[in-house]
Amino acid sequence: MNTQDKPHTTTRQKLIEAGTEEFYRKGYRQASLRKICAACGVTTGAFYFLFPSKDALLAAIVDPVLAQCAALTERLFQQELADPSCGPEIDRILTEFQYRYRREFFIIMEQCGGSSRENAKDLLQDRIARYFDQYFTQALGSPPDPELMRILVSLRVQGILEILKGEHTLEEAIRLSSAISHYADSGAQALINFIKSQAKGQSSPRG
Amino acid sequence: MNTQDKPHTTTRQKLIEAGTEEFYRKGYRQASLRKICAACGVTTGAFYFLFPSKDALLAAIVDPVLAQCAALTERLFQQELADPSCGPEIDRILTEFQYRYRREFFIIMEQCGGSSRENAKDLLQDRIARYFDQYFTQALGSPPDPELMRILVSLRVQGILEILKGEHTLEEAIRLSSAISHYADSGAQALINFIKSQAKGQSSPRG
Amino acid sequence: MNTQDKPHTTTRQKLIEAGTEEFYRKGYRQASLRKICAACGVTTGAFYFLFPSKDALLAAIVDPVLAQCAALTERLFQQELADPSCGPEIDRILTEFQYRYRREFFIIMEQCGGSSRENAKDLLQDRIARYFDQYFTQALGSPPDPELMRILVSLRVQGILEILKGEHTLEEAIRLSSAISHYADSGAQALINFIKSQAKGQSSPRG
Amino acid sequence: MNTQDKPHTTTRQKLIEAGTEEFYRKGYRQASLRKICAACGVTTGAFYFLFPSKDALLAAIVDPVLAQCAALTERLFQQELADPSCGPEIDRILTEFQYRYRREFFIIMEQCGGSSRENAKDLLQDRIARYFDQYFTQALGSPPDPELMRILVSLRVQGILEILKGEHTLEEAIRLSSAISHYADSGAQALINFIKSQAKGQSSPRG
DNA sequence: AATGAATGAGGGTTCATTCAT
DNA sequence: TATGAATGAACCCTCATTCAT
Repeated sequence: MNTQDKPHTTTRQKLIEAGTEEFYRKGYRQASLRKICAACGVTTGAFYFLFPSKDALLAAIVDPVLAQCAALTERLFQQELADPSCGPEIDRILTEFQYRYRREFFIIMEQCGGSSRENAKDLLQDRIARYFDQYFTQALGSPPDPELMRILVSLRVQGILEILKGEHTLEEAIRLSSAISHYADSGAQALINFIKSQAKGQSSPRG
Repeated sequence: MNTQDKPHTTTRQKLIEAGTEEFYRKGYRQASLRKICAACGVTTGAFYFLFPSKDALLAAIVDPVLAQCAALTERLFQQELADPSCGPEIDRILTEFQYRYRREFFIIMEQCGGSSRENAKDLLQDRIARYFDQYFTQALGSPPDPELMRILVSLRVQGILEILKGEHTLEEAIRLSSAISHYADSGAQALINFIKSQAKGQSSPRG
Repeated sequence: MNTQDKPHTTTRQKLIEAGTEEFYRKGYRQASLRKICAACGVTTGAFYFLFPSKDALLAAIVDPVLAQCAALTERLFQQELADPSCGPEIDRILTEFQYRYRREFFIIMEQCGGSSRENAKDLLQDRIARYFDQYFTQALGSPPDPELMRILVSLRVQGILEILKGEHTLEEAIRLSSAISHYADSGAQALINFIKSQAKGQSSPRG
Repeated sequence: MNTQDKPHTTTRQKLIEAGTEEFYRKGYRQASLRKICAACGVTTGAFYFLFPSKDALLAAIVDPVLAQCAALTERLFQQELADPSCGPEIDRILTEFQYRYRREFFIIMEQCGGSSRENAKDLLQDRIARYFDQYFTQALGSPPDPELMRILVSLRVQGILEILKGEHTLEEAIRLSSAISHYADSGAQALINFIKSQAKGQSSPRG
């Protein structure tokens, strides 16, 4: 979709929209500022009046979503710790949020390389990891292997991303999301039991 | 690590080593032939005597691993279908293989964009997907949602990749791999039960 | 002649002028964009702001002349078919036109190899060939050997080119052009008679 | 035709053959030594043992033909001056000669640019021009315009070249050659009369 | 708030040539 | 005789960025 002919839209908004599309499609480094500007019917000079750099455009696209995402996860995690039964409800809220910001999410997760936000994925995952840590510590009675947690978080996030990649309707996305949640939750639970059994076997070989 | 000062190494080998490192670090497109050559103390002209193109260097790095990988997975999958109990053994073999070709594997999976091998990841995952499909069809009694299979395969592969990304010793890698296998196998099994129960609920709402 | 120091000249015009000179001297392939730019006191980046490619510069140089040339020949041929006596007048007009665009003409005819305009010479000659064909068909009563026509056209055009190659004044050019026209017209007439006599001898050996 | 597999052929001969083909097809500058060598199944190093440079290969291809050509034209011109009636016979001999060395001739005439032999065409034409000069001086009673001679010679040679370009059988080539000779001879004769009439009109305005 | 022009560094690639072996 | 390896300069082109207007 060419943004050039949208009236009542500021150039800044047009650049953000065109940039989102270009970054989503090609990634930060491969995206061409020239082409983003051309898609808006604007020169690169105009761009540099509105944004100090290519990186700043990416930030303008990605930061609001990151902020919302941070607030949302923080709230939902505390909610889930307080009442574990509301998991499915939380899943649905998250899926809807991610679905709404599909492209921005995808950019954050896979298309930031080379930009100042290339570590945003890690920050986000670290935040989730702290929650996973809490959960596993509680279940195991002792802190889990941080590396294992990192991988588990990464897989959880990757699952969401894969759903986003297939360009589904919201209902399909929710259905897949529920299946993947089931997979991940059960996997995590089984892993907890597995670790417990290993630990027991190791500490009391006779048991 | 600068390869310039390794004696008794042909320039071709040095270029492959330096290229592996550069592709591993920066990805195919971002990698600079000039820097690869400089790391070997060689001009770009020398490169073009030994390889017809940048793409050919990537192929020379990646193809042997792809070939071995194809042979290995084919063999191991058939083995596992024949005797499901040998799963752990198979996991270990695969982990060792991937560990040995860490960088090449990572390049194939995440750093090929722009090259003629950028679809190698998909080909590999498709091969695994066929195996998953067989397994789920057998367990469910009917073919599973292909999109769900795609995502499950992707997660399985991503799990391996995440282990590789953390720069562990082989023992640590094997230990993590076994944990992730447990997670994935249990998750898949739970998912099968979940789908079955849903299907039952749908077909006989009174049951 | 260095174009660097011409004031009140846009860079685009300077590049076209420098390009014309370089293409004229060295041909399309051998011409160096770097040198064209340097002659204008400009970097290659500036060139690519003004033209999308080397080929586009050639097109910008050559296309206007081709268009004018097509219009002119079309008009003059029809005029000559209507009134054969105006041949000398037409010759003068064409000679003046070619003289004015000496370098562009030469580029089209001999220095386009490798560019998208390398077939412009053939197109131009084909157009002239159609006219020759009409003329010979009328004179002979049957269509002439197309290969012979091709060669005759090529010689006619080459005659013009050779005049252009010698760097004459306009008067000298017109004088030479008139001599060559005489040569070509008489040669063509004699050839027609020759072909007729051969055909007669062949069809009625006793005649 | 790949020369790689001809046995009992020295590498030098193979290089000359492959070079002839490559120069014929692409011209001196555009021809790639690498490809010439590859076509012979030989490395560039081998080439530089046998020839000091790319230019020397061209010379080795072209010089023998140039020498023969010089001898032949010298002989035939003197013969024709002595007995003008043998023109057709001479035409046939020349056509056969050119036909035999088609590619070499074409290289000399149009594909030498950038080499040390790029002026061979001019030298050859100058030699013919001396003959034309003699002929016109005799016919006109005074030396003709040298520039006009240059152009006439160029056209005469171009006629031959155009025949060569169309890839005809020898018989077709001879037939076309005879037609073009007729064209050129009649044209030249008419031009002589034209010049005479002009000169008369100019020198004695009352006549 | 935006244009149009220009920079300068870097990209992959090709080439004739050289030279130790 | 020939090879295989390497040089170094040139090629066209793309880019994010700058800046006078």
